Amino acid sequence: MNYSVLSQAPLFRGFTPEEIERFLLSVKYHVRNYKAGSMIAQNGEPVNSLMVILNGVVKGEMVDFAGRVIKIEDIPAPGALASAFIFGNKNKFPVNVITISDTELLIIDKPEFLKLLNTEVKILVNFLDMISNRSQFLSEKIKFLNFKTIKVKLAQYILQKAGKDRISVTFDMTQNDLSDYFGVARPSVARTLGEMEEEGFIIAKRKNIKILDRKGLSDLIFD
Amino acid sequence: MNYSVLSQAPLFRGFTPEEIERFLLSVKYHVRNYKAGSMIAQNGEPVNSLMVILNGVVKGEMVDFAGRVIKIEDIPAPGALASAFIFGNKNKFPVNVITISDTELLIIDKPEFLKLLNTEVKILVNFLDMISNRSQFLSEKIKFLNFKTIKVKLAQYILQKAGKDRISVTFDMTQNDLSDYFGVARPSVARTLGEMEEEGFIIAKRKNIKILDRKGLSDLIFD
DNA sequence: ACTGAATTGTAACATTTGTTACAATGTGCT
DNA sequence: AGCACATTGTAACAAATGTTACAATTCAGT
Repeated sequence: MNYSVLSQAPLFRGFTPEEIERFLLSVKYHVRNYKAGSMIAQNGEPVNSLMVILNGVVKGEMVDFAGRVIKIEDIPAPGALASAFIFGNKNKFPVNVITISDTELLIIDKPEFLKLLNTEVKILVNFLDMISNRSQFLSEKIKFLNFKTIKVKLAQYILQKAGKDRISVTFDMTQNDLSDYFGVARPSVARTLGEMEEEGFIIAKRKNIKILDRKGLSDLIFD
Repeated sequence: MNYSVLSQAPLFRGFTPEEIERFLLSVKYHVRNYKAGSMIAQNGEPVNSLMVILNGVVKGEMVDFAGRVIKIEDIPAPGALASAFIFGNKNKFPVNVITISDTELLIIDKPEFLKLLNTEVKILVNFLDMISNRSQFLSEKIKFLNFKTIKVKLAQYILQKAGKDRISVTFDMTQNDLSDYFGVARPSVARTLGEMEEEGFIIAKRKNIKILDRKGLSDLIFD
């Protein structure tokens, strides 16, 4: 077990690898491995353990009744899975969880996790932070998904990726993934990028975006 | 102070009014009153207290850059405000909070609230449940908002309100509120209700909906 | 360099939703 | 009853997005 990875995990923030080792000696847990592309959990399955990613990257995606997919997020090590679904009323996965790369999970069943929370207040506070951050993320996501046209979503996405200074941006997703992420159709993304180029805001060459009119882009968002 | 109201609050679930009174003697708090329609907090304001609604109803609504509004939810007494924003990284209100009726709030500043969490584990677990439920609510909301056409949103909303048996449903919001809730334009709601009536799924007379074809409605959702 | 697969660009057309404006209906108050 | 106001119904048109199909380009592996 790699305790120094775990000391980077939000749940164990502030603890040394030695302390974490001691914690894990006092509770039962197991470790499980998944190949890239395999499904860890399906929408609706019960959540009855804390799962921390020791290694690898997973993605969460929602599927609607019509089978359309929207990618919610990527979670790399040492993040946790479905942490906000261990407590509360509905202990079920809200998304499909699929490994992007080969993945190793630390799994602690809920009763054992409760023991852990009781033994160490700081872990409890860390966990409070985690699930609070989760809500905050979702809250932000709602804003992003719900309010804006595709053009504004792209403008926001590009500007956010560019930060203060960068004049060019490289998408780390295909347009297909982007369209899932935004919950729109793929050709609509391509078309909108084309329009934004016509209108002089950017130059778009596949995944590479050069920003020509930064102010114009933020005006798109704020008008 | 009405301790029996507080014993209904999720945070104090499982405690008697007497126990709650004892807890509140040990921490500093204050109570504040708001008239109906006043703004308790604005999007972006810092969250540095726990706020429990003792009396009244408030609503949370998001405002995008274009000024469009989407109602997120109503919170009646004895719910809590922005509970998922006390911890975590971004301690700011994600929405505007506006009173619907005259409202009385119990306010406990964060340091005092921390003391309370430390004195009583069961309150802490209650709080864990609360913010977990919060994430679960938002997660559901994303699904609801993001995936569906207006017709499917309405079908889902009606069926959910109808439960298993009821053959007719009464909206408890105006179409205007509904359109905010769905994040769409008001005439689109009216038009869609009209279409659903033409198609024989329902009979819609203002706020009163009679379900004619329950199976048809759920087919709308699932196809 | 060649080939098959993935990604991207693009176009025509359909569908959904928004916008605006106004009429019809209901509601509460005096 | 009568009035002001909120709510609902509706229509014409505009804008955004989806759908489908296909061509062009890039990429990965041999």
